[in-house]
Amino acid sequence: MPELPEVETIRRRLAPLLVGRDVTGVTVYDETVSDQSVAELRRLTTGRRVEAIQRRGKYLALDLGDVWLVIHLRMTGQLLLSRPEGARLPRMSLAFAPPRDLFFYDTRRFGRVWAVRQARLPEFFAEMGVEPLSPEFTVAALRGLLAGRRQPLKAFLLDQRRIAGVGNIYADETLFRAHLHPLRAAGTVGARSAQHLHDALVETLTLGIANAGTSVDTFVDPEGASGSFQEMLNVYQRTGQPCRVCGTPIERIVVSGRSTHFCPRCQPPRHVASRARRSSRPATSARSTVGGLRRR
DNA sequence: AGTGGCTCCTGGCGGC
DNA sequence: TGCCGCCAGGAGCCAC
Repeated sequence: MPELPEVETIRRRLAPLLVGRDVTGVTVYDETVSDQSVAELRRLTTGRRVEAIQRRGKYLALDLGDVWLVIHLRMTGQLLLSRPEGARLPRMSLAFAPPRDLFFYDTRRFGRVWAVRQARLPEFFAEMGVEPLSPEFTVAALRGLLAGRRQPLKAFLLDQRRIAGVGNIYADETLFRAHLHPLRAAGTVGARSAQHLHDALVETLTLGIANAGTSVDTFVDPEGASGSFQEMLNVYQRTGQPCRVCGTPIERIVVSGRSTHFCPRCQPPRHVASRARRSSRPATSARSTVGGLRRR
């Protein structure tokens, strides 16, 4: 699932190829890709030049000056520069001049597209939290966000209204690196642990970008290339496998409805209410561990 | 404030 | 081998 590092990888790959080209066509094969009509998408985008490719959290945007064409890939969205052999129709495609095409593929069809006038961008992104790789994301800022919150750290990290761009993979990997239990209440994190959490998040996302993303599911860059961060995962989808640091089997629980992976020894349940520990659902049955074959 | 449940959607899996 | 049913998961929504 494309999270901040995957979207940033796409942004960096697309920018040199699309900036400076004009949008000449929009073809929609699946009208559920946008709440806006095809006519409106066309009217707002065609004839405009790509000034830049932007990213906000997990959103990617073609900056067309007066209008941004904003794309969220959600679970399985892919932006590809060519149509893979034997692939079925994309949900949408864009044509540019000088000639170039961009195809939006999306098996599970959760992804969405919006053409947003520049004046409305602040409103469009109003609910988005801080960019974790921006100068605004300081330890002090993080402490302010954590203060008073009772929700588990895992749920806190996934909340796009606090910090933008973190999804299930990078949340689990960040908490492992910070030696913090996913069920720990956000508000109980002190200065020292907040520093660790901050540094772990920045480090994990930066490493993700440096490795061109995590191709554990369907993620590929616009040229179809996989990332390599999946080779560096410490906990995500490693249920039952030995912790790379201490050898303890990685555990899976469900936190706020999300599968959550952690090392029970490297991430001890300090400041985790025993009630919370009990109510977190353990990994469901055989599916997760049968012969160690399944990774969920 | 926080959570659980539901929705969207489909491929891939377990179970039989 | 084949079919059924479950399930993940980002985000928005509603109920509690």
